[in-house]
Amino acid sequence: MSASPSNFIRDIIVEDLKTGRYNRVHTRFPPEPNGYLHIGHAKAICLSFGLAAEFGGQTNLRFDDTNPSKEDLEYVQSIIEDVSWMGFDWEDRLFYASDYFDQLYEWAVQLIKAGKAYVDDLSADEIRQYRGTLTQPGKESPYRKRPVEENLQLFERMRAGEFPDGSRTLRAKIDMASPNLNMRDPVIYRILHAEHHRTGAKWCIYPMYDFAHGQSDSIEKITHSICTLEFEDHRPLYNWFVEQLGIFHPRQIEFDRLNLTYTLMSKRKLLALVEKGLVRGWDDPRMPTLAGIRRRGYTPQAIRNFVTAIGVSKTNGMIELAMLEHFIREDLNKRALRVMGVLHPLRVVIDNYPEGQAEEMNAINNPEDESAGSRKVPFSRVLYIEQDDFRENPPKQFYRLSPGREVRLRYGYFITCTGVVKNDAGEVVEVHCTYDPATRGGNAPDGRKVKSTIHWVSAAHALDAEVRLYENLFTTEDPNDVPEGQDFTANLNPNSLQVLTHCKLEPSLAHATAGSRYQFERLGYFSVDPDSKAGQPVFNRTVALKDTWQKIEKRSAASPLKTTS
RNA sequence: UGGGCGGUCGACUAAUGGUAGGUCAAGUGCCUUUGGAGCACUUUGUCUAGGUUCGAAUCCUAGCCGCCCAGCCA
Repeated sequence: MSASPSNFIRDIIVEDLKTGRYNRVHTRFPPEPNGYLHIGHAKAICLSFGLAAEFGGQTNLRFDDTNPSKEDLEYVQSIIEDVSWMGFDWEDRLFYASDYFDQLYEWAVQLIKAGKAYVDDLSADEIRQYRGTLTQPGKESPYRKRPVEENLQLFERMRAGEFPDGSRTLRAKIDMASPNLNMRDPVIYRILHAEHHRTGAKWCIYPMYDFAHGQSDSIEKITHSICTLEFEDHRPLYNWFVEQLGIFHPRQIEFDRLNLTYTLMSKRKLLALVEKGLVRGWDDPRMPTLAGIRRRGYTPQAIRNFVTAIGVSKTNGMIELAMLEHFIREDLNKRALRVMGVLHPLRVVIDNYPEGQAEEMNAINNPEDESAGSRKVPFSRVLYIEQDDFRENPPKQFYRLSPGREVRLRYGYFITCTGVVKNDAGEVVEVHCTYDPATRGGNAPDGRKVKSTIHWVSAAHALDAEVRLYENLFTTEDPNDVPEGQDFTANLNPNSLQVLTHCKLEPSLAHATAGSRYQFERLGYFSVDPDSKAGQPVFNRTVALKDTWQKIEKRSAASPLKTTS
């Protein structure tokens, strides 16, 4: 693996180590358990864990669970599973912001005593009005000058549950005229009579993100707190709290979020897809969630390679999905066993092959990996080939089977098409061929060449399977780019899932286990879906193989210059 | 409009005052028992205008464009 290129975060860390600002590197990955992790989080995970590892440091996993109304145990479990699946280890350092609620409360009291925080009786609406706008300064709350003692009592009573939700807040006393809205006396505690998935009914006031995050970092002695760009405006506040409190001062560094074409990366919208039943769940193979792409057949290694390749900066860009697909192909090309499977079967009868005969052909499991060995594939008189591999009237550059033409059956024989059988609708339903017994295994002793090699499955031995083909979930590069008055679901691709039944697979796949990945030769990479039952395998297409022929076809369709052939 | 942050091939990203390079995509050729993989080659780029300098993607000035912020979400 080539050394990853330099990036600005690494530069900052190197500098901090050199100047002595820190003498170690300790990062954290701080998800809120309010949804499943997605490929964008994978970037953050790789960054935080990767950078720390590079400098011999450590990384904590910490759940930012300060809002009980949105969070759930299901999400914490999925996150734990996903981060470990990615191959990262937080050892015994699994934390929760809720572990720090007592400390956070004490720090709030400390701020009140220092005259740096006050209990406000303004309603949410009033607070908004008092905040001012982007261009106009805010106004100070009439409660801003409350005496320390009164604030202390009120805050204690808030904690004791004497007040209803939303009736009061604790605010930091900073500057209502700051051009940074985050500094206009931000709310730091709100009343929420909600059961927390970890602390139960112990609390009815909960700290806001800004009051919890930096201090949690501080408690854990995090040196470099890496987060996404939208928190840049929060950094002054992050710093303000640790400075006012006089506690360990981590450094927040912001980087650009991952955006992928044809992909939605908002937990809120992903949740909507799940809740509206527009996908089959968080782990639907069309979802950009780690659970989804794992089920789709992606490997952690491919994702890590991808993240390394895209780098990190502060520019808002959008990465082409093709880049991700390249890395899964690259990884699977090295490790996936090759098998033959026919998705759209077309019957082929080899007229001069003895009826009732079957032989075992030798097939290589992975040409990229000699240690993968070989297997036997049964051959007989009636086979299935791919419908796309036969054309009665072949266009230019179509090298596959057509009347009078000879092709190679992979690991089988050379066959020549002698005729077709059509149904009443005039569609070819069966192809007749002769084979050359001298070409067993796929080589002609006379040295004659054949333009193409196609895959096949013996009809008598074939394993029936369901295969799920996926296209992009959205039809537009940016799913958020919607016509006036519509939402992102308007861009949903109606063809994102195509279920094929009665696909024909070589019998070696009979005992394939859920999660295992294969290359179906000439088609793509497929993985066994957990929906599979004994004798009824279900495969997901992870990604298709690159397809030069499809490209040629598309091009000639686009330029109808030479319709004659 | 106030503030913050950005703008390098089609996409992503290096070059940290000294040869604008890499990956993906696209294209061409070679090779091939996968029209896969591999190999070779090719096209395309420093937002604009000034300035500093022997020399600027990099420093300065002024513009232009894009993203983020007015939750008691994170």
